[in-house]
Amino acid sequence: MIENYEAFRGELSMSKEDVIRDVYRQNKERISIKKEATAVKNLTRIIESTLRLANSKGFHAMTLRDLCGDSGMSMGGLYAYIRNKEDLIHLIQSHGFIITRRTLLHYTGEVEDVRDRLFAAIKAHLYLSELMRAWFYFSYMEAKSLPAEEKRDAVAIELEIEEIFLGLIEDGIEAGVYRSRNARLVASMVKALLQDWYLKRRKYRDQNVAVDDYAAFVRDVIESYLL
Amino acid sequence: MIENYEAFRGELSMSKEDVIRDVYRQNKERISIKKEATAVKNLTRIIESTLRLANSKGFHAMTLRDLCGDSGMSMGGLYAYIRNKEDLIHLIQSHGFIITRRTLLHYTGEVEDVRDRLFAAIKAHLYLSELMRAWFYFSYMEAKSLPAEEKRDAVAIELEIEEIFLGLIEDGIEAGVYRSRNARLVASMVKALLQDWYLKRRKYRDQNVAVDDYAAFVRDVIESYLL
DNA sequence: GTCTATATAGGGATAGAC
DNA sequence: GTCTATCCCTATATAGAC
Repeated sequence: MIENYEAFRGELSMSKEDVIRDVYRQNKERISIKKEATAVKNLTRIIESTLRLANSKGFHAMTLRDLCGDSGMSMGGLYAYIRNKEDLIHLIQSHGFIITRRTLLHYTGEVEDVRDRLFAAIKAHLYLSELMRAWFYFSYMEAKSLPAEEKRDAVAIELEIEEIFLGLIEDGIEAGVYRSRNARLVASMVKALLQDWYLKRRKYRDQNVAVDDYAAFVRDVIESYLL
Repeated sequence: MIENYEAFRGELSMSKEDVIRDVYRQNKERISIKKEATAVKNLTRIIESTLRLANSKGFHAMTLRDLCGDSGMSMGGLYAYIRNKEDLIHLIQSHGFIITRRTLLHYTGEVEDVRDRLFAAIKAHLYLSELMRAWFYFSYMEAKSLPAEEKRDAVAIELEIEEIFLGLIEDGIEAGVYRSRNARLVASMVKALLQDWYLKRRKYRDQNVAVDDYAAFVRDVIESYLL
């Protein structure tokens, strides 16, 4: 169960380095660097810079020279970690997938009450996208230009998330807690609202809306429709 | 007042050629073709192909050779209409702005009842994005890579739309029809839901959700929260 | 393991024929 | 008004020094 955003944040940032280590191990055959410590250090810089630049001007518009400038690496150095530009996408995506899967599995399904369970899922998603905003934004915006394999995964995880919410809503309807409504549409709505949070992050910041405010708002909207 | 989607569709498609003519006239100094009829014909092809290709692989990833292949024009022919690749963006954007402004002005503000007025605005936006889906999608997805001037306009029109909804919701609250709620958040939500319609068009099509179904759904969700 | 220098291709842009 | 052929730069990718 999720206590609050701060606790969530603490747990996750502790595990961030582990995730990069996983990324390194999963991609070992493409990476010519053998020392794990340096590899993890550089992969971190590469992933962070790629996300920053791709999110500000688009992945395709970002040149590898931009990336080297931003990350402080040289072209040769960079190419020790990738075979070509597309491999960058693979690094980014596997990085996000690992965290997302881990976290959503960890934070859902242990709650008894139907309504609380839905709320927990909403919070888990919001908290996660808050901490991993750059990755969520990248995945959404670059989805159409992802290479085949990554595209399949991206579509799959999107669907998976929507199915989670669909299931929770259907549970509520079957239990008689919620009114009978078009559950698919409601699940779509939940996802659209959760996506808006990371796609329009600046807008909400300007309006001084905190994550927990937004979570409560989403719950209230859904419940006034479903109760 | 909007009757229904079919009527709306009829009126708008009749005026589509007029819009391209406007685009031509507004960009006459950049376009070296003097015969209006041929210019309009080719501009139509250029705009359609650009939207199709940019929406499937991204504007930056689309090469001008791709564009020539798809539109059936030659490189030389294309360059009679633009000075450089960026000008394509300008053509696309001015095309969309002209239609959007015209339409939203035409279809809002004449309704008496507060609740109906909000519903009319929702329908107007959904209908418009339905007919101009490619343009809305392009504007949203390429927003970050638009040239300065177009970016300003895009941000402005987004804000304008959100302010329209904000105004309508505040009207309802002041009139005592709606409960007192955070109107800004509700307006954000409305916009997020309207955007989801054109961003995830395929999903809704697969689920057999028609525009009017979705409009009714959005209204119901909002009203259960506001009433 | 990291850097600089360089090869190569792909794509934006243009000249000039028709 | 439209096309083909070509220019030239930029960005990816690699070779090889340190």
